[in-house]
Amino acid sequence: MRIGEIAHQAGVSTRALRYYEEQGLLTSERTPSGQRTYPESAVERVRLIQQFFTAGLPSRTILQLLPCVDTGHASPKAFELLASERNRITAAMADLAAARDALDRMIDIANHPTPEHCPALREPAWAPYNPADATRTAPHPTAARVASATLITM
Amino acid sequence: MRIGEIAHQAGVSTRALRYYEEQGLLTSERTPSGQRTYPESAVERVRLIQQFFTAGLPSRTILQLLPCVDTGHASPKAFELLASERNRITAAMADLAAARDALDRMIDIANHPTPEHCPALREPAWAPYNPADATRTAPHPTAARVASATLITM
DNA sequence: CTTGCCCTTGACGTCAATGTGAGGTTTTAG
DNA sequence: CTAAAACCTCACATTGACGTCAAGGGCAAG
Repeated sequence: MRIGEIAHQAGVSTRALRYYEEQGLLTSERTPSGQRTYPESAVERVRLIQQFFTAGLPSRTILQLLPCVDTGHASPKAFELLASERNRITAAMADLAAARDALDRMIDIANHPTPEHCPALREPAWAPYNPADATRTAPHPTAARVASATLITM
Repeated sequence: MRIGEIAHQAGVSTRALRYYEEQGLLTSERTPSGQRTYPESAVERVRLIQQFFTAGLPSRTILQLLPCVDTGHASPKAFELLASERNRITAAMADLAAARDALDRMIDIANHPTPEHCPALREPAWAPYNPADATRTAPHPTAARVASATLITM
Protein backbone atom coordinates (compact mmCIF):
# COMPACT_ATOMS: atom_id res chain seq x y z
CA MET A 1 0.00 0.00 0.00
CA ARG A 2 1.16 3.50 -0.78
CA ILE A 3 1.22 6.39 1.61
CA GLY A 4 -2.08 7.92 0.61
CA GLU A 5 -3.94 4.71 1.23
CA ILE A 6 -2.40 4.26 4.66
CA ALA A 7 -3.12 7.86 5.52
CA HIS A 8 -6.72 7.50 4.49
CA GLN A 9 -7.30 4.26 6.37
CA ALA A 10 -5.57 5.46 9.50
CA GLY A 11 -7.19 8.86 9.37
CA VAL A 12 -4.03 10.95 9.31
CA SER A 13 -2.28 13.11 6.74
CA THR A 14 0.52 11.93 4.53
CA ARG A 15 2.59 14.66 6.09
CA ALA A 16 2.11 13.01 9.45
CA LEU A 17 3.23 9.64 8.10
CA ARG A 18 6.40 11.12 6.67
CA TYR A 19 6.98 12.82 9.98
CA TYR A 20 6.56 9.54 11.83
CA GLU A 21 9.12 7.98 9.55
CA GLU A 22 11.47 10.89 10.11
CA GLN A 23 11.11 10.31 13.84
CA GLY A 24 11.86 6.64 13.48
CA LEU A 25 8.37 5.55 14.47
CA LEU A 26 7.44 4.05 11.14
CA THR A 27 9.50 2.39 8.47
CA SER A 28 8.69 1.83 4.85
CA GLU A 29 9.93 -0.01 1.87
CA ARG A 30 10.57 1.91 -1.30
CA THR A 31 9.69 1.12 -4.86
CA PRO A 32 12.55 1.50 -7.34
CA SER A 33 11.27 4.99 -8.10
CA GLY A 34 11.38 5.97 -4.47
CA GLN A 35 7.75 5.76 -3.45
CA ARG A 36 6.96 4.46 0.03
CA THR A 37 5.27 1.11 0.43
CA TYR A 38 3.68 -0.24 3.57
CA PRO A 39 2.23 -3.55 4.69
CA GLU A 40 -1.36 -3.74 5.86
CA SER A 41 -0.20 -3.80 9.45
CA ALA A 42 1.05 -0.25 9.11
CA VAL A 43 -2.51 1.01 9.50
CA GLU A 44 -2.76 -0.52 12.93
CA ARG A 45 0.68 0.71 13.81
CA VAL A 46 -0.20 4.24 12.83
CA ARG A 47 -3.37 4.07 14.89
CA LEU A 48 -1.32 3.02 17.89
CA ILE A 49 1.12 5.85 17.33
CA GLN A 50 -1.75 8.27 17.05
CA GLN A 51 -3.23 6.96 20.26
CA PHE A 52 0.00 7.68 22.04
CA PHE A 53 0.29 11.13 20.50
CA THR A 54 -3.26 11.89 21.53
CA ALA A 55 -2.38 10.85 25.06
CA GLY A 56 0.36 13.44 25.05
CA LEU A 57 3.35 11.18 24.72
CA PRO A 58 6.16 12.90 22.83
CA SER A 59 7.62 11.17 19.79
CA ARG A 60 10.86 10.42 21.58
CA THR A 61 9.02 8.46 24.23
CA ILE A 62 6.95 6.60 21.69
CA LEU A 63 10.16 5.76 19.90
CA GLN A 64 11.43 4.12 23.06
CA LEU A 65 8.20 2.26 23.62
CA LEU A 66 7.51 0.83 20.19
CA PRO A 67 10.31 -1.75 20.30
CA CYS A 68 8.57 -3.23 23.34
CA VAL A 69 5.45 -3.64 21.28
CA ASP A 70 7.40 -5.47 18.62
CA THR A 71 9.64 -7.63 20.74
CA GLY A 72 7.22 -8.21 23.58
CA HIS A 73 10.06 -7.54 25.94
CA ALA A 74 10.87 -4.45 27.98
CA SER A 75 14.29 -3.60 29.32
CA PRO A 76 14.34 -2.29 32.89
CA LYS A 77 14.66 1.21 31.52
CA ALA A 78 11.78 0.72 29.14
CA PHE A 79 9.77 -0.78 31.93
CA GLU A 80 10.37 2.24 34.09
CA LEU A 81 9.30 4.40 31.19
CA LEU A 82 6.11 2.41 30.77
CA ALA A 83 5.35 2.88 34.43
CA SER A 84 6.08 6.58 34.51
CA GLU A 85 4.02 7.24 31.41
CA ARG A 86 1.20 5.29 32.90
CA ASN A 87 1.43 7.49 35.95
CA ARG A 88 1.50 10.61 33.85
CA ILE A 89 -1.63 9.53 32.08
CA THR A 90 -3.38 8.71 35.32
CA ALA A 91 -2.45 12.12 36.69
CA ALA A 92 -3.65 13.79 33.52
CA MET A 93 -6.96 12.00 33.85
CA ALA A 94 -7.29 13.29 37.39
CA ASP A 95 -6.57 16.81 36.20
CA LEU A 96 -9.20 16.46 33.52
CA ALA A 97 -11.69 15.15 36.03
CA ALA A 98 -11.04 18.11 38.28
CA ALA A 99 -11.54 20.57 35.46
CA ARG A 100 -14.69 18.77 34.42
CA ASP A 101 -15.96 19.04 37.96
CA ALA A 102 -15.27 22.75 37.88
CA LEU A 103 -17.25 23.04 34.68
CA ASP A 104 -20.01 20.97 36.24
CA ARG A 105 -20.23 23.35 39.15
CA MET A 106 -20.48 26.25 36.75
CA ILE A 107 -23.16 24.43 34.79
CA ASP A 108 -25.06 23.69 37.96
CA ILE A 109 -24.98 27.30 38.99
CA ALA A 110 -25.91 28.55 35.56
CA ASN A 111 -28.70 26.00 35.44
CA HIS A 112 -30.07 26.98 38.80
CA PRO A 113 -33.82 27.33 38.24
CA THR A 114 -34.40 29.97 40.93
CA PRO A 115 -33.55 33.57 40.08
CA GLU A 116 -30.76 33.60 42.63
CA HIS A 117 -28.15 34.59 40.14
CA CYS A 118 -27.03 37.26 42.49
CA PRO A 119 -23.39 36.50 43.30
CA ALA A 120 -23.97 37.49 46.92
CA LEU A 121 -26.49 34.71 47.35
CA ARG A 122 -25.00 31.71 45.65
CA GLU A 123 -22.55 29.39 47.28
CA PRO A 124 -19.12 30.55 46.24
CA ALA A 125 -17.37 27.60 44.67
CA TRP A 126 -14.87 30.32 43.90
CA ALA A 127 -14.73 33.73 45.38
CA PRO A 128 -15.80 36.40 42.92
CA TYR A 129 -12.65 38.05 41.76
CA ASN A 130 -12.52 41.77 42.40
CA PRO A 131 -9.01 43.21 42.19
CA ALA A 132 -10.08 46.52 43.68
CA ASP A 133 -11.13 44.70 46.83
CA ALA A 134 -8.06 43.45 48.63
CA THR A 135 -9.55 43.01 52.11
CA ARG A 136 -12.46 40.69 51.55
CA THR A 137 -13.40 37.80 53.78
CA ALA A 138 -15.14 34.67 52.61
CA PRO A 139 -18.73 35.33 51.50
CA HIS A 140 -21.74 33.52 52.93
CA PRO A 141 -22.17 29.92 51.90
CA THR A 142 -25.86 30.14 51.24
CA ALA A 143 -27.77 28.73 48.32
CA ALA A 144 -28.04 25.00 47.94
CA ARG A 145 -26.86 23.65 44.64
CA VAL A 146 -29.41 21.81 42.59
CA ALA A 147 -28.57 18.62 40.78
CA SER A 148 -28.99 19.03 37.05
CA ALA A 149 -28.00 16.18 34.81
CA THR A 150 -29.16 17.91 31.70
CA LEU A 151 -26.09 17.72 29.56
CA ILE A 152 -23.89 14.75 29.07
CA THR A 153 -24.30 11.22 30.27
CA MET A 154 -20.87 10.05 31.29
CA MET B 1 -0.01 41.35 47.47
CA ARG B 2 2.53 41.80 44.75
CA ILE B 3 3.07 39.56 41.78
CA GLY B 4 5.85 37.45 43.24
CA GLU B 5 3.80 36.53 46.25
CA ILE B 6 0.81 35.52 44.16
CA ALA B 7 3.06 33.54 41.84
CA HIS B 8 4.61 31.72 44.76
CA GLN B 9 1.34 30.90 46.45
CA ALA B 10 -0.35 29.80 43.27
CA GLY B 11 2.66 27.86 42.07
CA VAL B 12 3.14 29.62 38.76
CA SER B 13 5.72 32.01 37.33
CA THR B 14 5.39 35.77 37.32
CA ARG B 15 5.68 35.53 33.59
CA ALA B 16 2.57 33.40 33.54
CA LEU B 17 0.66 35.92 35.63
CA ARG B 18 1.59 38.77 33.29
CA TYR B 19 0.56 36.56 30.40
CA TYR B 20 -2.80 35.90 32.03
CA GLU B 21 -3.31 39.61 32.44
CA GLU B 22 -2.31 40.21 28.84
CA GLN B 23 -4.94 37.67 27.82
CA GLY B 24 -7.58 39.37 29.93
CA LEU B 25 -7.88 36.50 32.39
CA LEU B 26 -6.57 38.39 35.39
CA THR B 27 -6.73 42.04 36.38
CA SER B 28 -4.61 43.96 38.81
CA GLU B 29 -4.45 47.24 40.58
CA ARG B 30 -1.31 49.27 40.28
CA THR B 31 0.69 51.12 42.89
CA PRO B 32 1.63 54.70 41.97
CA SER B 33 4.97 53.38 40.80
CA GLY B 34 3.32 50.91 38.46
CA GLN B 35 3.71 47.69 40.36
CA ARG B 36 0.86 45.19 40.21
CA THR B 37 -1.23 44.54 43.30
CA TYR B 38 -3.67 41.69 43.83
CA PRO B 39 -6.25 40.75 46.43
CA GLU B 40 -5.95 37.43 48.26
CA SER B 41 -8.63 35.95 46.06
CA ALA B 42 -6.31 36.20 43.09
CA VAL B 43 -4.51 33.09 44.29
CA GLU B 44 -7.66 31.04 43.97
CA ARG B 45 -8.47 32.63 40.65
CA VAL B 46 -5.05 31.75 39.29
CA ARG B 47 -5.43 28.18 40.48
CA LEU B 48 -8.71 27.95 38.60
CA ILE B 49 -7.14 29.37 35.47
CA GLN B 50 -4.31 26.89 35.77
CA GLN B 51 -6.76 24.06 36.16
CA PHE B 52 -8.41 25.04 32.93
CA PHE B 53 -5.10 25.38 31.13
CA THR B 54 -4.04 21.99 32.39
CA ALA B 55 -7.25 20.58 31.01
CA GLY B 56 -6.28 21.89 27.61
CA LEU B 57 -8.64 24.83 27.36
CA PRO B 58 -7.16 27.65 25.30
CA SER B 59 -6.95 31.09 26.87
CA ARG B 60 -9.63 32.47 24.60
CA THR B 61 -12.10 29.91 25.87
CA ILE B 62 -11.19 30.51 29.48
CA LEU B 63 -11.71 34.18 28.82
CA GLN B 64 -15.24 33.45 27.75
CA LEU B 65 -15.87 31.20 30.74
CA LEU B 66 -14.54 33.32 33.58
CA PRO B 67 -17.37 35.87 33.49
CA CYS B 68 -19.76 33.01 34.23
CA VAL B 69 -17.75 32.22 37.31
CA ASP B 70 -18.03 35.81 38.45
CA THR B 71 -21.63 36.53 37.58
CA GLY B 72 -23.02 33.08 38.22
CA HIS B 73 -24.92 33.40 35.01
CA ALA B 74 -24.25 31.88 31.61
CA SER B 75 -25.58 33.26 28.37
CA PRO B 76 -26.88 30.65 25.93
CA LYS B 77 -23.62 30.94 24.03
CA ALA B 78 -21.57 30.55 27.17
CA PHE B 79 -23.72 27.63 28.15
CA GLU B 80 -23.09 25.93 24.86
CA LEU B 81 -19.41 26.54 25.37
CA LEU B 82 -19.54 25.00 28.81
CA ALA B 83 -21.24 21.94 27.39
CA SER B 84 -18.87 21.53 24.46
CA GLU B 85 -15.81 21.92 26.64
CA ARG B 86 -17.23 19.38 29.01
CA ASN B 87 -17.61 17.03 26.10
CA ARG B 88 -14.09 17.70 24.94
CA ILE B 89 -12.77 16.85 28.36
CA THR B 90 -14.80 13.69 28.55
CA ALA B 91 -13.51 12.64 25.16
CA ALA B 92 -9.95 13.43 26.17
CA MET B 93 -10.38 11.27 29.25
CA ALA B 94 -11.55 8.42 27.08
CA ASP B 95 -8.51 8.85 24.84
CA LEU B 96 -6.25 8.80 27.86
CA ALA B 97 -7.94 5.71 29.18
CA ALA B 98 -7.44 3.99 25.85
CA ALA B 99 -3.76 4.87 25.80
CA ARG B 100 -3.40 3.72 29.37
CA ASP B 101 -4.97 0.43 28.45
CA ALA B 102 -2.49 0.10 25.64
CA LEU B 103 0.34 0.69 28.06
CA ASP B 104 -1.21 -1.81 30.44
CA ARG B 105 -1.25 -4.44 27.75
CA MET B 106 2.41 -3.75 27.06
CA ILE B 107 3.18 -3.96 30.75
CA ASP B 108 1.31 -7.23 31.02
CA ILE B 109 3.24 -8.71 28.17
CA ALA B 110 6.57 -7.43 29.40
CA ASN B 111 5.75 -8.74 32.86
CA HIS B 112 4.88 -12.16 31.56
CA PRO B 113 6.70 -14.57 33.87
CA THR B 114 7.17 -17.37 31.34
CA PRO B 115 9.96 -17.09 28.78
CA GLU B 116 7.46 -16.76 25.96
CA HIS B 117 8.85 -13.51 24.78
CA CYS B 118 8.95 -14.89 21.32
CA PRO B 119 6.74 -12.67 19.19
CA ALA B 120 5.44 -15.68 17.34
CA LEU B 121 4.00 -17.13 20.52
CA ARG B 122 2.40 -14.27 22.36
CA GLU B 123 -1.05 -13.02 21.69
CA PRO B 124 -0.76 -10.15 19.27
CA ALA B 125 -2.49 -7.19 20.79
CA TRP B 126 -0.92 -5.53 17.80
CA ALA B 127 0.59 -7.27 14.87
CA PRO B 128 4.36 -7.03 14.90
CA TYR B 129 5.24 -4.41 12.37
CA ASN B 130 7.45 -5.63 9.61
CA PRO B 131 7.46 -3.36 6.59
CA ALA B 132 9.24 -5.92 4.45
CA ASP B 133 6.35 -8.29 4.94
CA ALA B 134 3.31 -7.02 3.12
CA THR B 135 1.42 -10.29 2.78
CA ARG B 136 1.01 -11.46 6.34
CA THR B 137 -2.13 -12.94 7.78
CA ALA B 138 -3.12 -12.65 11.43
CA PRO B 139 -0.83 -14.67 13.69
CA HIS B 140 -2.05 -17.25 16.16
CA PRO B 141 -3.79 -15.98 19.25
CA THR B 142 -1.95 -18.22 21.63
CA ALA B 143 -0.47 -17.28 24.96
CA ALA B 144 -2.78 -16.34 27.77
CA ARG B 145 -2.08 -12.99 29.33
CA VAL B 146 -1.28 -13.01 33.00
CA ALA B 147 -2.74 -10.48 35.35
CA SER B 148 -0.04 -8.41 36.93
CA ALA B 149 -1.01 -5.53 39.17
CA THR B 150 2.53 -4.73 40.10
CA LEU B 151 2.66 -1.10 39.21
CA ILE B 152 0.10 1.51 40.03
CA THR B 153 -2.95 1.24 42.14
CA MET B 154 -5.65 3.21 40.39
C1' DC C 1 23.78 56.13 49.77
C1' DT C 2 24.46 51.72 48.38
C1' DT C 3 23.51 46.90 48.16
C1' DG C 4 20.33 43.62 46.73
C1' DC C 5 16.05 41.93 45.56
C1' DC C 6 11.77 42.61 43.37
C1' DC C 7 9.35 44.95 39.90
C1' DT C 8 8.49 47.04 34.99
C1' DT C 9 8.03 46.65 29.59
C1' DG C 10 9.52 44.68 25.35
C1' DA C 11 10.88 41.42 22.39
C1' DC C 12 12.76 37.32 20.79
C1' DG C 13 13.23 32.05 21.72
C1' DT C 14 11.18 27.38 22.45
C1' DC C 15 9.00 23.03 21.50
C1' DA C 16 6.34 19.68 18.77
C1' DA C 17 3.30 18.01 15.52
C1' DT C 18 1.92 19.12 11.82
C1' DG C 19 0.25 22.70 7.59
C1' DT C 20 1.60 24.54 3.39
C1' DG C 21 3.78 25.61 -0.86
C1' DA C 22 7.38 25.15 -4.34
C1' DG C 23 9.24 22.54 -7.90
C1' DG C 24 9.80 18.21 -9.83
C1' DT C 25 8.84 12.89 -10.77
C1' DT C 26 5.86 8.72 -11.07
C1' DT C 27 1.68 6.32 -11.59
C1' DT C 28 -2.81 5.83 -13.39
C1' DA C 29 -6.95 6.52 -16.23
C1' DG C 30 -8.74 7.42 -20.66
C1' DC D 1 0.15 9.64 -25.56
C1' DT D 2 -1.56 12.80 -22.41
C1' DA D 3 -3.50 14.82 -18.51
C1' DA D 4 -4.71 14.26 -13.89
C1' DA D 5 -3.68 12.52 -9.60
C1' DA D 6 -0.52 10.98 -6.40
C1' DC D 7 4.06 10.94 -4.93
C1' DC D 8 8.86 12.87 -3.85
C1' DT D 9 12.15 16.29 -1.07
C1' DC D 10 13.08 20.60 1.02
C1' DA D 11 12.02 24.10 3.78
C1' DC D 12 9.53 27.77 5.91
C1' DA D 13 5.06 28.82 8.76
C1' DT D 14 1.89 27.99 12.58
C1' DT D 15 0.11 27.69 17.32
C1' DG D 16 0.17 28.58 22.47
C1' DA D 17 1.83 29.11 26.86
C1' DC D 18 5.10 30.40 28.45
C1' DG D 19 11.07 30.97 29.15
C1' DT D 20 14.57 34.14 28.97
C1' DC D 21 17.34 38.00 28.39
C1' DA D 22 17.92 43.13 28.29
C1' DA D 23 17.73 47.59 30.28
C1' DG D 24 15.99 50.04 33.64
C1' DG D 25 13.12 51.69 38.10
C1' DG D 26 11.36 51.00 43.16
C1' DC D 27 12.19 50.06 47.91
C1' DA D 28 13.70 48.20 52.55
C1' DA D 29 18.04 47.42 55.40
C1' DG D 30 22.47 48.71 56.90
